[in-house]
Amino acid sequence: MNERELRTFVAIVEAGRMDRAATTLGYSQPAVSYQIKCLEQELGTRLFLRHPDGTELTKDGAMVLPAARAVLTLLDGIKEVATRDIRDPVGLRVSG
Amino acid sequence: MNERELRTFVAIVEAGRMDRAATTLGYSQPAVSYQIKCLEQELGTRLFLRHPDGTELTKDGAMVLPAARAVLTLLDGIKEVATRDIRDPVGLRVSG
DNA sequence: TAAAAATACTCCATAGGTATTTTAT
DNA sequence: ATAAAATACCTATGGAGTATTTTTA
Repeated sequence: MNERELRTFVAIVEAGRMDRAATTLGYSQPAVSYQIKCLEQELGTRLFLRHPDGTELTKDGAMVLPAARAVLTLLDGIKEVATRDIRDPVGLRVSG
Repeated sequence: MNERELRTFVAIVEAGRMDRAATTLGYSQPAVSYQIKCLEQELGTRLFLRHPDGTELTKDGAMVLPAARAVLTLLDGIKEVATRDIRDPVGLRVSG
């Protein structure tokens, strides 16, 4: 499980289809299929049902979705650390 | 940024040294050094000050720490999805 | 000067793309 | 029959280890 897979998972939910999510994210369709396959294997469950006209969240997928979104929001927050104006790089001893 | 790097980051904070964190995590010392290098490069900031007797969190590092821990907790929660007793895999249409 | 961290290097597994096949209604 | 998803295959890069050098108080 990693950020890429979680972003792809959320994008598929929003697009309702893997191929459109792939386009949105700048991946090929098989790359997205592979990412979800990996994620589903790691979690040991199916996140989507596959239909001829797209994808449908499973119950487990619906359970994962809010946590996935929360993780991505937190990661975005972490990435903003460097953006902030830090002019005092003094250390803060925590352990050792 | 990925789960591995964040777990390593937290482990270093807790150990106060990279080499000991490496042992704890089952990595070599250079692997841990490399992970933190990658993380610091992605964030564009130093997370640790390097001392002859170990590491010290920077201000930015201290800002990242709680979010990193929160991410790891959420990821652990996501991984528990499959552990739960789900006997009704009926889909829940969300979009599309 | 000594312990911790960084670098150099090599190797393999992961993850991407393109082409193709399979699935599901 | 047709549109979406999965698989096969190849390739490149990321990330690991071992050996070594560099750093810093």
